[in-house]
Amino acid sequence: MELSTRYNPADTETRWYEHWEKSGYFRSIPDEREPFTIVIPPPNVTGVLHMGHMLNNTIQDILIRKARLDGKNACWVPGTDHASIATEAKVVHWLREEKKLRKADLTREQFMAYAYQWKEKYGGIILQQLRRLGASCDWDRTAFTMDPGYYADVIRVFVDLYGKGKLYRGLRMVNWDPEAHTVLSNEEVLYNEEQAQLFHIKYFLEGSDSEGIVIATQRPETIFADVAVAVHPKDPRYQHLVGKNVLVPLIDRPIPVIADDYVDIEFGTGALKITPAHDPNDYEIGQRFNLPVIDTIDDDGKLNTQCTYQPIVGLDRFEARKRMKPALEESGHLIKTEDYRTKIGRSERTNSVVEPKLSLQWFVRMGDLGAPALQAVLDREVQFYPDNFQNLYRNWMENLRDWCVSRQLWWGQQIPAWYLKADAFNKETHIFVAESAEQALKQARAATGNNQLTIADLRQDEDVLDTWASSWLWPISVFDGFSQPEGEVKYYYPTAVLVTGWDIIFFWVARMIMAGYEYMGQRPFQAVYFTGMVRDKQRRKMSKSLGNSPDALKLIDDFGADGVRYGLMSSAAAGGDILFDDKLCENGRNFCNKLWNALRLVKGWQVVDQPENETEARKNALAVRWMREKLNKTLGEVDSNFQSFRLSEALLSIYALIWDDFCSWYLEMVKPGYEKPIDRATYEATLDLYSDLMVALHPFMPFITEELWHQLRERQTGDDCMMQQYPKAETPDEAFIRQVETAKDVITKVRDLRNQNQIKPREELKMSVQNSDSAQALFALAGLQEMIVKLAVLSPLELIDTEPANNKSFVSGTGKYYVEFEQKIDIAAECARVKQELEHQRGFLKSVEAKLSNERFVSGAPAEVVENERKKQADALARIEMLEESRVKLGC
RNA sequence: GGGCGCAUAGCUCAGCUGGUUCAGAGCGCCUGCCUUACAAGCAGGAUGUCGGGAGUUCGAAUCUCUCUGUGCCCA
Repeated sequence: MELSTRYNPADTETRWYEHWEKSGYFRSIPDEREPFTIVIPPPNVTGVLHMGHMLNNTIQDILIRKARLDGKNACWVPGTDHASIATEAKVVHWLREEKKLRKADLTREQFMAYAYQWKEKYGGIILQQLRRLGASCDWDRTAFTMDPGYYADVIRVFVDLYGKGKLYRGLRMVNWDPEAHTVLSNEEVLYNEEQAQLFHIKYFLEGSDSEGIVIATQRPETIFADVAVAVHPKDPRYQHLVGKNVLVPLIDRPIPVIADDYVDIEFGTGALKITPAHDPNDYEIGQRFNLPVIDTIDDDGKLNTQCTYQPIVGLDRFEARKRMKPALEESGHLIKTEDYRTKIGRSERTNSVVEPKLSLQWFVRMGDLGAPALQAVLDREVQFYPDNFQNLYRNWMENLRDWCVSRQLWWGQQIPAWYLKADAFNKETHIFVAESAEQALKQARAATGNNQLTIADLRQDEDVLDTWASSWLWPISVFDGFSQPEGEVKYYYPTAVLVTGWDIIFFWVARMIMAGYEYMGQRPFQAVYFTGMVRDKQRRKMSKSLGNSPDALKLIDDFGADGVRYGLMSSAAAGGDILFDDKLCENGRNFCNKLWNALRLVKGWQVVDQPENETEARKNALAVRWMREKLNKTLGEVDSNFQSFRLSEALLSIYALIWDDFCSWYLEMVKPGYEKPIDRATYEATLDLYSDLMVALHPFMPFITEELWHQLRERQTGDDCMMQQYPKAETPDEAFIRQVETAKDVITKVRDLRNQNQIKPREELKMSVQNSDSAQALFALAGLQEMIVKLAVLSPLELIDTEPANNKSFVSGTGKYYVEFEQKIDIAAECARVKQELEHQRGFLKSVEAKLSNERFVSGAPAEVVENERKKQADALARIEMLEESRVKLGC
């Protein structure tokens, strides 16, 4: 057989993916089997595959493939998120570059038509890329958060929440981009350290021309919007002023001094001017103290007439700031200015400094929605992995703030609220929330008593909904749970597990749980597996701007999808960040290569019906039995690791089983001598074991396992690795495994002896075993001594009572072994070695005896623990005796 | 300021219900091997005050407290 010494993943991966897909293996239809459902965290429709997606989707694929092998009806629903902000930005850019069009020149309808065009053409690349990774999604179910049905669900929910009083319109501080004239989401505001000036300004006490309070601000142009000065209630410097009034400089408007523990005593002067219209924190304090709001900055970032200091009205906020310095100096209010560095938020798109601004927005009232969602996690109805994310979740859920769901964009679900055109913008007196304009009109007629109203008299809210206000319905809507509550959703919901990054625990996870209880009356998923963030070796988050993120597809090209999957999983405990290094994928690739070469070995064997002799037969039977038991043991571990989502542990245990037990030990045990054949029974057993290993590994490394599954044997059509039954874990025979372990230890010690004495691995040595109970046991287990002879390259073992001449001895377990040498033994070196070993054994014995002589240990500890210590003691004594014997014999 | 977490080999990290000769894995390092599957490999080896201190316990890397260092989230 001509097989390359290297495994070539490119060859096989596309071929098998196509085969699986064509065979319909990814498809799920409700049936009598137990469902195992995962809904993908929908990536942005504009997204391209990055490391985070690879990690996340590898985990989902592992879980889905395992469930499928376990005989469950595995359903993995893929899809994308319309990602209003990101997508709208891309579309705007595309229109400008490709179509020479500006958003401002288009109507909403035109823009949306272009946006859908863009989405059809460029969107969803990431779903194609997921196939390269091996993702076994049910592609027929591919969903999108702006699909007509999904859109309708979002609207329906909005109307429903409004009807239930769980959604309202209110005034709120937002991030305003004065250049682009739009509200920005927090994600679109970039904060960077910048140089700024802190102005120390004195506010005189009303009726005093000396006493007052000095505040520090970096925005002196906003003092005319001040409504209070706040100090910390425990600050001794200002306690006597609380409750009195101070005067705003230059305009002498009196404002109260209030006490609030939000104030940082250490910062600036410890006194804070309160400007609710222009600072979010001030706004909150203002709300608490019922203070008025004076908005002095208009949408362009210019000072308006609410500002009663005439010289700066009409000026840009930065120009105004420049004018303030001399004015305050002249009037004697400016104490000093100091330079300091602070974080300034700028618009991601225009780079202009973001202005906090009050505006009318839509909010979801979180109180009622949050309570069951919090309880569900506390009660472990929804189990988090790792479960300490519960704390983070609880902390947030106990401090819920209402959720602002409106966005000043076009790409998204338009808010189904209508106003009377007759009402001024942002000052609407009537609000009609309905699933259609017609229904809104009905409400309008009823509310106004004016039956002459037509749709033309109504104006729909211009804003769209926050993307999360659609994706929170994902686990329900992808199964048409709103429109067909008795349909598939009954089978697939609640889903088995959600796999997502912990960074969106609030944005998404918490809200899906809320929606689940609100609309389905139950949890959306049984478990949440939080992945860590993928970082580079310096612990930096991978990002495009840093350029430290490897090209995902290039990685797959270089190491194979299986290699990359291995690399990601081998160091990815749930919740823990992974410090990504190509080296990890290299390990994965090497593992593939190892698997491949094991195949080359096995397939190269010549097979005959009968074993060469009895010795061979005994040895091989023992090897097969041992490998079966090791497989059983590992499968048990894999089972419990899957139960608790310890996927990397599961993978590593299979890895060790294959590399160490199967390749390094088992195959070496049964491997026939040069140009010798193997007996059929052992050969078949080896192929069976190998096949089982492939199925066991399949969820993690689907491609190579499928390939090897087929290379191992001729398979019938449809007899594919991915559709097998996962091997069942039987109870392993631990005693037997231990016996083989003792033999392995003997082999290792002989090899070490060779190494230290520079004896060629091929050179046959003569070894004898001192007669003892443990030696008898070793000889009693059929095939065990034959195995030692083969792997340690020895002539047949002999049981002896007297020590042979010129040997080196070693102790393994409670047995003593003599390797005979032709060359002269270095007595001094031997002595040193024996003495060192003796010392070690005596130390060990001492610690064991310390325990045993402790009365409270003997009476307090469980019997088996004490018994075990006794055995340790006896073993140590036996070993010490043997070593002493050697020492005496050596004469040292 | 409030909350959460982490500290174990040179590096990155496992260590689950306190008890196995429990102090581990991978990488790196050292020695020897191109041994007829694999040098992307094989055989073997070294490396530790489990951050410091105290406590609980017959027994602590594991539980409690405390100190130190460090990271993250919210404000």
